[in-house]
Amino acid sequence: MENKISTKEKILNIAIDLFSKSSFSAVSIRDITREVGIKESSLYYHFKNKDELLDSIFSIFQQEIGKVCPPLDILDQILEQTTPEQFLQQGLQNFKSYICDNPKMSRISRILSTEQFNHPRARSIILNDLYEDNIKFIEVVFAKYIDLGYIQEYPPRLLAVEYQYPVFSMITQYQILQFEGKDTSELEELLHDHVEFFVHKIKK
Amino acid sequence: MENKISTKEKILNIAIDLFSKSSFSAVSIRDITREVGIKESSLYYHFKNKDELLDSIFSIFQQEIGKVCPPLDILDQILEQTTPEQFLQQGLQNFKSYICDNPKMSRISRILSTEQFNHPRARSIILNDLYEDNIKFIEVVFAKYIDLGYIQEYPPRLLAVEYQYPVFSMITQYQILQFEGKDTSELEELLHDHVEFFVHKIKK
DNA sequence: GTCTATAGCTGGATAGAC
DNA sequence: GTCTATCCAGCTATAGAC
Repeated sequence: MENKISTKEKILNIAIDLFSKSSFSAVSIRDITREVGIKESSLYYHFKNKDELLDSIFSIFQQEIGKVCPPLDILDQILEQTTPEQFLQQGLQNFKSYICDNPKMSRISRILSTEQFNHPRARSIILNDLYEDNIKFIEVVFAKYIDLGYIQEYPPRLLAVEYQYPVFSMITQYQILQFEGKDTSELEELLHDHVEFFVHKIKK
Repeated sequence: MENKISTKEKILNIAIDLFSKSSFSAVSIRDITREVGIKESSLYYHFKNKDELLDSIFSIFQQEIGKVCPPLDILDQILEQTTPEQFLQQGLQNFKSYICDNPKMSRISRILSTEQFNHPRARSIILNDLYEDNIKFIEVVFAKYIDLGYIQEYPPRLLAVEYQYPVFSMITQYQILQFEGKDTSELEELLHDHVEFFVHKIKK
């Protein structure tokens, strides 16, 4: 029951907020410490330098993103009791709310976008933790649904890619609209229609 | 036949290169002018300030991106003589080589990615010039193919989205792999397979 | 764990000579 | 159209007192 937010956490939260609103190099240590309410020098007690601060932010994302997909051992049970359409619609809602509607995660994914050509680790997280891990998970799902005879016998990897890649683009677009405070209902409909269209095309 | 590269063009080219390798705010006027071989003050003869430099880069992209799609008046002729698979495979190659394999355009699209939350104009270009205009074009293509009776009668907009959104994600991924100097052949296969899978699913 | 003080550098931008 | 010279605000980071 430790409700106290430590200075270190405060620094991280404000850094995430500021980096996500502009960019890593555009935000100064001064900007961060001013908002936290400490002197610049105090930040260096908690973090070695500016890069270590960013690195900690990336670690938070990697740790959290691992929690999006349900563990594989309970997956079989879920899949047997759920139609592909139900499962995919539900999973998409989970993914979206985790990445886009959770303030911390949506901010860090903006940081990942803006730093992808500056920081190799950002690229690695996008390619591996966001793209590859996700595709692999969906691949397992489709393989299982093929086994169960619910969907047509395409290579699971192909199905996973065809299903998940549009989702990535829509999420990208969603993040921009959200950042601008614009209406996202059209895009949410699109996400829903995508699942419907896709399932309709591959079900037996 | 004016082959001479003016200083202004040199500045633009080097700025594009440097901004794309890190980010707008991480590159200084000094960095740019050093590489151009002029003094910092000389840059201000050609550009009012750093932001105007970025703005000019965005203008180049907008001007060039308009040339990717063939004009609508000759489109009908092309579509009647080409199968959907041929047309989409060819169009995808065009799009990819224009955006990813042309050094200038691929660099500017990296800049657009990294500046999307810093510069409203970058967001506008991504949403309108890159996403919306493209989708609209493909929509016209599918509408025509439906008229011609080559493909199934789905709403053209839905088909356009389902076809084009995976392409956007693959292009994003392609750019990261390319930036890292990694092998892209697997992804190119994926692009090809996507067209094949998609056409197979919607043809009559 | 936070402060004051400061080092030492780099940033964008301008004035005015040539 | 490019230069020299300069301004000064801003930056990261450290030393050492409390």
